[in-house]
Amino acid sequence: MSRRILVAVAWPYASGPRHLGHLAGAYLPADIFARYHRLAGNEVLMVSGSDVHGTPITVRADNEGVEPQVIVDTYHTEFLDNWQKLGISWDLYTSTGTPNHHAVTQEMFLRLLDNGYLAKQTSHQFYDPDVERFLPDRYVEGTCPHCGYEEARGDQCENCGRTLDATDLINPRSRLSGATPVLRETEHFFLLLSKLEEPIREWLESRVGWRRHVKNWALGMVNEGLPDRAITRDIEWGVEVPVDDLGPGKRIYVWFDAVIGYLSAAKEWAQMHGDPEAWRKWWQDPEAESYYFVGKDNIPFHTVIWPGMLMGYGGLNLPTDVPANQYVTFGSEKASASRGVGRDIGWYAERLQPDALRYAIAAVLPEQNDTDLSDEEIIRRINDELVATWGNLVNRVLALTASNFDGFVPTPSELTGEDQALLGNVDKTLATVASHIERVELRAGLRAGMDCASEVNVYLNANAPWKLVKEDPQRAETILWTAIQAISGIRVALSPYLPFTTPQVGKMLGLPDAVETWERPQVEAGTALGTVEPLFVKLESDALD
RNA sequence: CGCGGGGUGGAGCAGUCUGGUAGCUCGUCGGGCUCAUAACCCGAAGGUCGCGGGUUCAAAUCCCGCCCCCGCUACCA
Repeated sequence: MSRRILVAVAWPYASGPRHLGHLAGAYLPADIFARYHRLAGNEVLMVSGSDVHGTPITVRADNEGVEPQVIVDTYHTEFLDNWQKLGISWDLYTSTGTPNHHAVTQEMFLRLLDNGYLAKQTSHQFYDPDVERFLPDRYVEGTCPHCGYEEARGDQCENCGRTLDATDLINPRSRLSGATPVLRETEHFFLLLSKLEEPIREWLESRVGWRRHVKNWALGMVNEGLPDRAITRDIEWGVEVPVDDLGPGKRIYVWFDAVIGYLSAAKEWAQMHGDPEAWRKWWQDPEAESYYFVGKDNIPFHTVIWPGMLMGYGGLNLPTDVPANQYVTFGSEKASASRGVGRDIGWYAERLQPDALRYAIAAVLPEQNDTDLSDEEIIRRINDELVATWGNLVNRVLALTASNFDGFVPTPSELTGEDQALLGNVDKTLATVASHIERVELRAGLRAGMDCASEVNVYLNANAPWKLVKEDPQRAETILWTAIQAISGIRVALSPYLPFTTPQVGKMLGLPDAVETWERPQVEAGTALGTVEPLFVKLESDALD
């Protein structure tokens, strides 16, 4: 029975390039998961897009003397290039800058307002008179009232670690201009999370199968009490507030509109496919499932705030699971584009085969803990695991067949128990990989596939078909036939991880390029093999210097 | 300070929920094979599972205390 699965992927922020941590945190795992489910016969809708609003983009635009749209276009284009190079198989990759997204966001705003989950509140906030802009707390610096540290930020003092209000700072100054900020009264709409606290808690407590750190983190946040959150800001760049009450100079705040992207993208996809109502199949059918792939920094938004918005709106599915990943660290430092730790995705994509990069990242996905990664580690994974085990297996079997049987798949005699056991294990591996991916244990799924490739290597060493070619050619034919069937099955098991070499292996086996279903295709005796060549390039140790 | 996660042979990880001879990949050492991208296969060495206490016939696993690392502190997104 076909399931409907929404694969919702964190919206990359178009303020700069994304790095390997982002790839490992969200995009690659989502793609592996989506590719598997398509092969398993499920109806997958995988959407995301560039998040193009927010203060950092306008600040960067000011610094570079360009319009925000220029910054947004630059990185949106770069992201599209990243996805294409790495084979991230979106059904739709859009942006929050579309008329559709603005309309959907405003519609959700109005509905939440009608339903009593939005309200206006007045607050005082620092304003920079030089650049004529309200300042988020972290854009205000000054002297810490607790320890006297002079570079304290308005949200926290890095020296003594205390949480601050910007108004606590002594001698406050704007990080944008250095000017002394002034307090101004400002009125904003707030999302009344306090009213949603109980339903959110109940819903979270009933979740099963969620990762420990995700569920505990979300529940901890709710148990501390949910403050109402401002969803509008004093900024000119963003989705317009669909009511006049606030006056000019206000926009919907980026975090509120960005999560709505999952819904707006589904609607945009439906329109593009000539069936504007099709999005409902993933959002309103209670049987439909939704998986949100995000980094751990996004857990609050996807496990608490977005579900709260959906509850307040009514009639839309809540997340089935939020398998948030932890961080990839580089030499124990969190990857951070702004601090120059960890190079961006494009840099690696230019230097590595896409499947090699996908393998190296998939093998270390930070599913439970932060995981440390280095360029040496990436090269090691590729050379000593991917090339040596899987690439070499394909090459040794097919080269041996090509040179001894004119490049045709040999004809088997009766299979021995050992032959049957090997193929049985391959089929079992397909089931094992499937169950791992279903539970979003993607690293374990890849491991299972690779272990199976090792078993075939053991089988070959034990049976030594290269010897039997002379002594017992019939038996040699059976062994090679069996090994070829095994490769055919492992190819399917690895295909969600290695989509670029999957068609190559298919060609070499005389099979169709694409894998169609989650089962081992039989390679018929007598089939002409394609040209046999190594799947992966073995890397020099300085390949990433 | 508060909250969440983590600390397992040289490296990276699994095992902890549901106590019962410590597992995987890589590296190192020795051997085998020679079809294959010096690749594959077999074997070995290497860990008092952060520290201290407790419960138990039995603790990496449960309880208490402590130390260290990472993240968050929801007005960065």
